[in-house]
Amino acid sequence: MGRKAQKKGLTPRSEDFSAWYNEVVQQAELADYSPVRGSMVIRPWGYGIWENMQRALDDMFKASGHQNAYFPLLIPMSFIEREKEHVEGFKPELAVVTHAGGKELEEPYVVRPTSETIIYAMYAKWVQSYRDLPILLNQWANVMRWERRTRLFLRTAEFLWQEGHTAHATEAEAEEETLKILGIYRSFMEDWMAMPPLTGRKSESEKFAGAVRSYACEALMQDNKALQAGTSHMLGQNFARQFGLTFQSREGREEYAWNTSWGVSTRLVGGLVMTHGDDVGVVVPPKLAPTQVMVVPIGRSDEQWAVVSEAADRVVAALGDAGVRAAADKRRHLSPGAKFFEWERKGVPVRVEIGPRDVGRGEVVVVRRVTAPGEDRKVGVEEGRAVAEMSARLEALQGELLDAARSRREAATHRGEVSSVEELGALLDEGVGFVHSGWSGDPAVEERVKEATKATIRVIPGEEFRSATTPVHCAGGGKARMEVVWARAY
RNA sequence: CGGGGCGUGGCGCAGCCCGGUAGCGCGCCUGCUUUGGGAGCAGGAGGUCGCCGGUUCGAAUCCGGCCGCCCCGACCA
Repeated sequence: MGRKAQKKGLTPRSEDFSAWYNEVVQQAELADYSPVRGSMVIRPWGYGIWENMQRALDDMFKASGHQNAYFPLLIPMSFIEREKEHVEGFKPELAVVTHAGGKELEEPYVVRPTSETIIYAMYAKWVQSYRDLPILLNQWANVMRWERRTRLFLRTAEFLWQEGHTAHATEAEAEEETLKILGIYRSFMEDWMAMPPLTGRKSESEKFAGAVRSYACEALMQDNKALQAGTSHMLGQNFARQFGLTFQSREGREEYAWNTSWGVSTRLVGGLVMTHGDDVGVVVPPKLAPTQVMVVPIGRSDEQWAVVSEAADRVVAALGDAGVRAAADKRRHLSPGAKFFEWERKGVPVRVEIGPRDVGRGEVVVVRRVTAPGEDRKVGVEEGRAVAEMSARLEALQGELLDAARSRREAATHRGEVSSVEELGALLDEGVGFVHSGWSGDPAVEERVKEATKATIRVIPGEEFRSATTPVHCAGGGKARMEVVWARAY
């Protein structure tokens, strides 16, 4: 590579992961900084990925009995203040509307940081009988949290998400819903994002403000920091009590409903980037790629161009018929090489090159965004066969990305006894991402470990993620009563 | 909120120390030649030097104040 190519390259991940992330997000045109502090503009390529995420999740929510609805952006201040832990958790980052219509408002409105309060206030209005339950609603919305420090996709002042809010007649049913959603999130992250998370319960200090219990999906990024990628909360009757969400049971008693809330956000796009990206750019898993196959025609003269251009159209159409999202890059002012770099940076899973030589042979050149060691980067394939095999090729790539991510996670996971804070810190400094250890359940220990190592308890792992033998030693002291997973987190 | 850095054509930067013509690369426009890994040549467009004030004959440059952004930390479901 010449000097030019170097200059246009990204900072390598190994040199400065944070700089790499910022550069890749902007250069792949996923998002850009906006004139509003801490708020980003999501550009078409990034928004296309989000739209595909939305579609997949929305289908899963619908398939499990949920419906979409929409609640207001503005919430009366008094609503937020009603649940004590909730207000303590969110007050510092609220944006407040005090004036409207040229006058000061009698009661300020907050721009929703999350919608539990207004939604359960409405549920209270709609529910009288146990026959009105459960209510299983979701909304796709924007929310605002005035974070002190923001990062594109990972923590922005305004972000897009979905928030599910349900109300149930029994505690068991609400708990079941909470776990069902956690499972849906996990499936989505594995099957669509190729990002395999750990799942489990949050410790008391990490749980959602106002929840009884929080569950989370925690994914490991390439810099071995954990990213909380989705949360599902069992709210108990906390909000129901504050908003008068009661119902009459079959037995004729008045009871408080049991609530759950759960969400994933545009943060997932950041997680996707940090899970699969390389020093060339983003790598988008085929199932989420707005364009799965980019066809690049290559031709010199107008005569050649006419031929390759027609072939490109033919291939794009055939791929479309085969259910593959394909497009042709027919810009003539850019050289083929420039297009290769651009689409690789954006992470299009497969590129098809069609030049005069290929057309002459009835072939196309197929290039995968990532190749296994030893595998040919570019392969000439007969045109019809390339089209026919494309879906399988994309599926294989999807599977390989998941396998690779899972291997990275396992390679960066420490299981076994950790008997001191120093040992825990040393492991993390050596590049371990997830450290399993015992924990007494004492918040003071958790705090001490955080102080010393910057690591927090990401999850109290679900059964599947627990070690074969429960650790006896406790990283921060005391007697181990459960297994936990520590990591430094975003 | 603490520490650090940066504000100069669309983007990335130099110029500032030592005051006097705003400059470079990329990008953009036009034309021709090109196109299998970031095209070449020629011509061209584009800048209230973050804002306010001060010093000076004269300020991108010196002085004071302010604002904004980025990074690290603290904080944060």
